[in-house]
Amino acid sequence: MFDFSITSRCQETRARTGVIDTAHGTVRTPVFMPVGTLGTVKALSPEELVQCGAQIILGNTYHLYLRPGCEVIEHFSGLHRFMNWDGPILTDSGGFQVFSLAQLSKVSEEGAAFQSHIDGSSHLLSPEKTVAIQVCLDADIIMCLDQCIAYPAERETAREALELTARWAGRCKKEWQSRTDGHQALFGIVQGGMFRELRARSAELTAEIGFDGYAVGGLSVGEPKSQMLEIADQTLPLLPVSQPKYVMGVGTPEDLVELVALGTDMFDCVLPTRNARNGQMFTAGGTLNITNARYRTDTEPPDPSCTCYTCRHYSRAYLRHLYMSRELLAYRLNTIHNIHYFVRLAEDMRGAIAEQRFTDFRKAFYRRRTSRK
RNA sequence: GUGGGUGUAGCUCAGGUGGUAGAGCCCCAGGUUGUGGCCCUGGUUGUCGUGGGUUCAAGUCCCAUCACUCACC
Repeated sequence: MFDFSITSRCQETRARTGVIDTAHGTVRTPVFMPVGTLGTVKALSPEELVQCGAQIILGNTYHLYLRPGCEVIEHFSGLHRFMNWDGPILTDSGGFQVFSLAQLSKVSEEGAAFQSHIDGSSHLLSPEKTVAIQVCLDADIIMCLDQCIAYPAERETAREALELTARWAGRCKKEWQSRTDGHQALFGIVQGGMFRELRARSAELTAEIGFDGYAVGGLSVGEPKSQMLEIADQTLPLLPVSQPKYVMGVGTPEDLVELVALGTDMFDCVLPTRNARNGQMFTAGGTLNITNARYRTDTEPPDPSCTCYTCRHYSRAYLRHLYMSRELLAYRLNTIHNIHYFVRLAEDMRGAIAEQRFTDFRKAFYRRRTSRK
């Protein structure tokens, strides 16, 4: 089962709230989805994820296919039981790895030929295969295989990539229809680089095929922020209004607020988890680098206005000490805070939209960030 | 006591034939957008063990001395 219903709309922006029902539970949107590439949101247990308020997490087809492999996860009837997470899971198709591991891959009509970054073995990730793997993982939301291109890119390169992505999308849907019993959703992905007419063409082709939800890919690949928002602003309204919209791989807290205003329902990003492991913490007042010497004796929590486990129990000085000592607990406590912050930001936006005060929320969001520090 | 070796940044060490000092790590500050904890970009730090001598010029050559260290008595 998969269902999406819009529950409220902002009168001044395109922001909206909604509810996604999946076989593994309900997701309220806008939602931030923590990234759990290898079947774990790095440093956190599923219990801690729940405490952070996470509703749905990501897994990665490419990584899980290479290790441990479907034959292992099959023994658990999917990723949920394997990793002890019984909430919804969305799996990335591996399309982004075609892009990010480009030196190890070759794209053709058939699919993306890879050399494993682990042992160098050769693999072909076709649209059919990525769907088959995601069915095996029992993902609640399956993503189509797409071709993400680098920035900057020639118009012709972007055009070829979006057309290939559209052909792959058709094959993904066909494969999905032949395998699904209806409880797994399939999302299409819009590409087109930074070219407005190509984005429009991609949106049109993708919507024609018809999906349970639509993603905007190929953003935050090095382009200026203004351009990223411009493309999202232009692309999002071209997609069916009644389906969830997902901007992939984005972004900073500011990005989330702006993209919600443009009508985005779903986000994922490695920023909160990766940066937690690099000592950067997100707070209402802006980012804070816990390694800074100024926090050496600071008895305050990272974010005094935060209600997460870390902020309720630990000081900046202690977290700095843990991080400087490379203690494992540092990664866990920092990640708990950052995930909580992103999840909570989405939650606050949901409340603001539902109560018709999103514009005020947005203003206050920026005021808080400039008032501190 | 005799003979050898080593003393250069907080640490580990580079610095042919003399031209007033560098690297890695650490530390400090940035970056990080469909993830390997990595990585990238900047930055601070020196009475070159000490005292003499030779020289226009000494981390570098000479003498003395101190510390550490190894071997032998």
